[in-house]
Amino acid sequence: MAGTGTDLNRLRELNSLSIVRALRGNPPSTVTELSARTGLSRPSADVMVKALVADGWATVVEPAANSVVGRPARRYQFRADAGHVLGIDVGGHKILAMLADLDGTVVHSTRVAVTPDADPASRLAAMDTVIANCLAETGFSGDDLWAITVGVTGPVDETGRTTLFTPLPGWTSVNPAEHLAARFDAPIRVENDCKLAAVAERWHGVAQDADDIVYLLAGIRTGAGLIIDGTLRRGYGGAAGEIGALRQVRWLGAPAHLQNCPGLPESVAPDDAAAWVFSAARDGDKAAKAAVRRYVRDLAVGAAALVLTLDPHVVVVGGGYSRSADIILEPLERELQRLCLRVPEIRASTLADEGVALGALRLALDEVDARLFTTSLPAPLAPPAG
Amino acid sequence: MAGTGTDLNRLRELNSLSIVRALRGNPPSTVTELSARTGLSRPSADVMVKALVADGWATVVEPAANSVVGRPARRYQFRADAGHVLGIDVGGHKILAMLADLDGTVVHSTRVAVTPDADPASRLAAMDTVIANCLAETGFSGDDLWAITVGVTGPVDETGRTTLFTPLPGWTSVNPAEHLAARFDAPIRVENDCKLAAVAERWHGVAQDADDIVYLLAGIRTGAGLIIDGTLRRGYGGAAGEIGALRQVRWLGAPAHLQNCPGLPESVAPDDAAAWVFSAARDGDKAAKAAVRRYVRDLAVGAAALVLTLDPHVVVVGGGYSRSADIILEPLERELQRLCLRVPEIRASTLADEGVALGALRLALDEVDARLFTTSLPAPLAPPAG
DNA sequence: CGAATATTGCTGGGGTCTTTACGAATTGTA
DNA sequence: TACAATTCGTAAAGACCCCAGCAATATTCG
Repeated sequence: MAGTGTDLNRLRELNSLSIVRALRGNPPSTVTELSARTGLSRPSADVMVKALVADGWATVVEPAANSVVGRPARRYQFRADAGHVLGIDVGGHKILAMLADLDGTVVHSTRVAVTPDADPASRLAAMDTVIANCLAETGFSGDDLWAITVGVTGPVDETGRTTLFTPLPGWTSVNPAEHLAARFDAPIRVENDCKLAAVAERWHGVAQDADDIVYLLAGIRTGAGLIIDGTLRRGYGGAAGEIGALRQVRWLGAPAHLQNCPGLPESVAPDDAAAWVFSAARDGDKAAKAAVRRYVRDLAVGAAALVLTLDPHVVVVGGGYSRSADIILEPLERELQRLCLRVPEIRASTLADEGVALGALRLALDEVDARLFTTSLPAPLAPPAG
Repeated sequence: MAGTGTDLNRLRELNSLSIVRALRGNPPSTVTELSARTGLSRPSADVMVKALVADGWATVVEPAANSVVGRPARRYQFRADAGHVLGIDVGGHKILAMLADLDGTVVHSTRVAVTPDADPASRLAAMDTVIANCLAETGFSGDDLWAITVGVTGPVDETGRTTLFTPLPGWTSVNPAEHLAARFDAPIRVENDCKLAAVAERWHGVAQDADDIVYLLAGIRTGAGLIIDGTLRRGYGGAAGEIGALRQVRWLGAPAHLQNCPGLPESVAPDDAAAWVFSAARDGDKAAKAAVRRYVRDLAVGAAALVLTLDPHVVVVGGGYSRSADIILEPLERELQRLCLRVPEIRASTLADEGVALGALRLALDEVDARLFTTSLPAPLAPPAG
C-alpha cells in the first residue's frame, strides 16, 4: 500500500514544485528562464507558473527597463511574503525572536534580557512577550505564522521536553511546545540550542560549503551540534553531541580555567571574566596565556572525540568565546593535530549571538518546505495579492 | 539545469521502478497483487510487468497448483539471477569472498587463510585466487558481476586507499580498487571493515530494526562503524568511527588486558588467549575475571564517546570477542550506564566472521540499486531467459 | 456438463507534456 | 515612418500515460 504509485496528478504536482524550486532564491524570472531551469517546455512552464500566480504562490513583476531586443518578457517571482516563520532562542541571558518570510529573509527581530536563574514561569512569560512584540511591531497575527521553532538549552526529546538535564532551573518540567501550541496553530518544534547554531552555520554562516560539520559551542557552557551529510543529527533520543557528559573529556570544568584565572581583578564581573582573560592573553599576560592554553587543551579533547567519531569537513567554533577566536583557533588546531588522524578545517563563527535564532528559523522553514514538497501544494493560505 | 523537469517518460520509469520494488523480496506475484502493492491500476501494472519480462528483469512462474476458484493468475518474479555482486573481506587472518544474486541471496562463498604479516603482493594474489575460485565454482565469469565491494582494515579514502594507517604491513601503498579494475568492468568500491560489519548488522544482523547504530568491533583489534539515519557514515575523509586513535580512550591497549592475563598457560597460542581468558572467567577464575573487567572498562570509554556523540538506538558488539558476549555485555552496559546520558540497547552480533563480507555484499547491491533507481532502467544485461 | 469466479486483454476517455506554428510586442536601422 | 529582427505569448496537434469498464478466457465446483 505504501507504494509509490504515481499517476498524472502527481506528475503535475512534481512539476509545479519544480517550478517553485526554480522561482525560489532567484531574481524575478521569465518563463523562458524557468523552462530552461526546470527542463520543462516553455508552454508547460507557462501554465504552471500561471497556476501558481492564481493560487497566490507567485506574482508578476512588471517588465522594468528592458534593454534587450525583442518583446519584453513578463517576470514572475515567488511570493516570499505568502507566509512567515518564527525562530526563538530561549537562552540563559536573553530571549531572541526572529521573524522571516518564506525566502528566509529576516523581517524583524525582538529581544529581551533575562537572568539565568529566572524561574520557568517567568521565562515562558518573557518568551510570550517577545513573540507578541515581534508580531505587533510587524503587524502580523499568529495566523500568519506557518511554523515555529524554539531553541533551548539541553538535549530535547521527541515531545519537546528537556528531560535529561538543563542548566535552566526547573526547566525540565516545562514543555514550551505545549505552551505555544495553546496560542498558535502552526507546527511547533523545540530543539537544542547547539544543534540550531550548527544549522545556522551551514545556512548563513561559515560552513555553507560543508556537509559534515561539528559545531562547538565555546562559552560559559560547552556543547556541540552535529550536521552529517547535510542534515542535522539529533540522535535516537535527541542527545547527539553531548560528549561533554563524559568526564574524561573535561568539558564541564574547562571554562573554569578562564573564570578562575589568577590575576583576575575583583572589579571584573563573572560574565566578563573570560573576555578579560582573552584580552590579557592577547597583551602577553603569562597567567592569562596559561589559562587560555589549559582551556583550549580541555576543549580539544572533547572536540577530538567528536572529530574522530565523525571525521567532519569543518569544525565551527561558536559561542561567547568565539569572539576571541584569534587566540583560540590556532592552539585548538595544534591540539587537534596532535590528537586526531585527519584534522578538519577549523573556522570561527561570525553569527554572534544570533546563531540559535537563525537556526530555529531554518528548521521552521524546513518544516514548511517538507509540507510544501511532500503533501502536494497546500491550499493557498496567502491572500490573493500583496 | 539540474531541475527535476519531469515528463511522461520519467513517469513511466518511476512506475516501472515501483513495480520492480513490489516484485523484489516478495514471492512470485500476480498482477493484481502488484497493482495493490503499488497503487497502480491493474492494466498499468500489467503493461509494466510485461515490459520488465521483455527486458529480462522478470520472469513468469507457471501457475503451480492453484486451489482457488477462478482463472489462475500468472505469477511474475523478479529475476534475481539477472546479475550478481561480489563482496570480499580482506582480513588479517583470512580472505572471504561471497557471491550473491540481486536479491542478496548468497549463492556461494570461498575463503582462504592468510597470515597477518603477509606482504601486500601475496595478499592481493590470495584475493585474486579467492575470487577466481568463487567464480569458477559457480560457473560465472567476471562479466556477470555488476558490482564488487572489498572490505579492508583501516580508514579508506575516496580512491580506495588506506593512507592514514592500517595494521596490514605495506598495505598503505596498495589500491585494491585499481588492482581489481584491471580485471573487472564492474564498479568497484573499497571500504573499511568495521563500517561494512555495521552495514551487515542492519541488513541481516541484530540491528535490522534500528536506524542509528554503533557497531563495535571487539577483538584483537578494536574499532567502530557508524550507521546514522539508516545509512553508513564514512565521514568527510572516510575516517569516521576512528575514536580509538584518541589516547584518552585506551582502545589500543584494551585487548592487552586479555592477552597478558596472569595465569595464562604457556601452551595457549596468542590468538587463543582471549578465548581462554573468557572461558576461565566464566569458570570463576579471579585473575581472568579481573582482566575481563579491565578490558570492558577500557572498551566502554570509547563506546561511551561514540554513544554520547551520536546517541544511537543500538550498540552492536561484534568481532572475535563477541562470541563471549555472555560475559561482556552485562558489564559493558553497566559501564555505559555510568558514563552516558542515555544508554542505548546493547546487542551481540550473530554474524560470526561473515559480517564484513555480508556488508560488502550489501554495499555492492546498493550500488546496483542506485543505478537501477536513478538512471532509469539500464539496458538488460541479462540474457532474455533463465 | 453448466454455473460461478477470477484473470486476461482490449478499447475508449481524460489528462499531461511536447512540438510546432503563428500572432504580438519591442528594438534597431533604413 | 516603415521594415526587419528578435523574443515573448498562446493556441492547436500529436504522443504518451493512466484509468475505467467490458468481453473473452480458463479454471473450479456442483
